[in-house]
Amino acid sequence: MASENFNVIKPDKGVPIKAWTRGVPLEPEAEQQLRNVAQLPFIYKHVAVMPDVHWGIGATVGSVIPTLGAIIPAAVGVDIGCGMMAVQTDLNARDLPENLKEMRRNIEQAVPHGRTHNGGPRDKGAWNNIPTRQRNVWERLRGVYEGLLERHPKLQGRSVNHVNHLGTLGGGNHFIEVCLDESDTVWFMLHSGSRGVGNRIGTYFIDLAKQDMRRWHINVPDKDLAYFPEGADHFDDYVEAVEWAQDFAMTNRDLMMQAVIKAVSLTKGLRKFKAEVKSVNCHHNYVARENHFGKNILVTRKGAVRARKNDLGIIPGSMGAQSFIVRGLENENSFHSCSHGAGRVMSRKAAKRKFSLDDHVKATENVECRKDLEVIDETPGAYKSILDVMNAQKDLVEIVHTLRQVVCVKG
DNA sequence: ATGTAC
Repeated sequence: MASENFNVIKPDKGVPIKAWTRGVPLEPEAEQQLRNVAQLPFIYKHVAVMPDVHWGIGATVGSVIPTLGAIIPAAVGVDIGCGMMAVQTDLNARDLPENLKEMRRNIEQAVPHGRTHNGGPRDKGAWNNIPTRQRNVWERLRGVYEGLLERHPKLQGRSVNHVNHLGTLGGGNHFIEVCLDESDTVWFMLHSGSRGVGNRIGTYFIDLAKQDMRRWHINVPDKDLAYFPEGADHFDDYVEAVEWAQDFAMTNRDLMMQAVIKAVSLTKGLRKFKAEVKSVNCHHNYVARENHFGKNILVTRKGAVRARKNDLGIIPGSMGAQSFIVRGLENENSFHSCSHGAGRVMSRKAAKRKFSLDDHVKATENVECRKDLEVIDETPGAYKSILDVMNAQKDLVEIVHTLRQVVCVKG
């Protein structure tokens, strides 16, 4: 057998931690969090750590947490179902106009992006303006959500935003890109999640789990590792809600991708093209029922992508760096997983302190993207080297396509 | 990441 490509940390208490972090940094704060997770009594076999690992709330981003008979809502987090979608077109770089400003503007106009678009308290009643496709999607989704509301009336909150948020990008590190692969073939790629409604589901159930820990006098190493044991009051409802939010997120990405394809096709002088020659849509913040080492368990991937044999995944680099379309190698020790990106090396605050606008302009010189002070926290230098990260997970995935951005729309 | 309160 080939030598293993991961380091093993054996905590005093709990299961081992298998870390694909050779040649990449693992912060002490992140390692402590991994030790906290490892000592929970329901972790199955071991915790797997991806090379983009960094500190997160409760559980580290870039970790895979297999559980048997319990679920940790804060491990999934609040951006439930966050993930990536990419489609390969039959366009080539030479089909694109010299100046990509119009294409970028078309995309920006077609997909609401940023914090306060669609669904804020100000645009209640936007129902009438919702395109048929979105409305049809909501008709499919609403049943389960309304069932949840009957049991959890407080889930709704005061604002109605779920349906209005379908087809919207959101903010933070959510983005849309036009990319070229190694043969100069054009791809569209986007990163988004379940928006306001998934956030609400996440925070609501995280809070319930914390209350349950107090109610039953269960001690957890970190309050954000509060969990629902299987069979307890809220376990089934959380599983139903989280799966629903994941469905919302995946559908949201699909709706936006359709809008991007249409928007790009409006670009002046661009020839007719076929999109979705290849299509990938994968979560990297989610929980799924899976079978590992012969047992049916729950696998929580917090900043990790499923990488079974023949699964295609997307590993984006930072702005201005390469991104990868990958194929899984079904490595059982990783619970069939790989990293979800490059991973931050510093907080958003630290990045804004460290980098100037000039640094950012230099780092993104070949990309048609925002170059203002607001996006400094997303500048390439705030992230690990994507090449080091890819190198550390050669036994988890193989690279199918290497992409570089030519247009980037930030949320 | 997000909605809301400040």
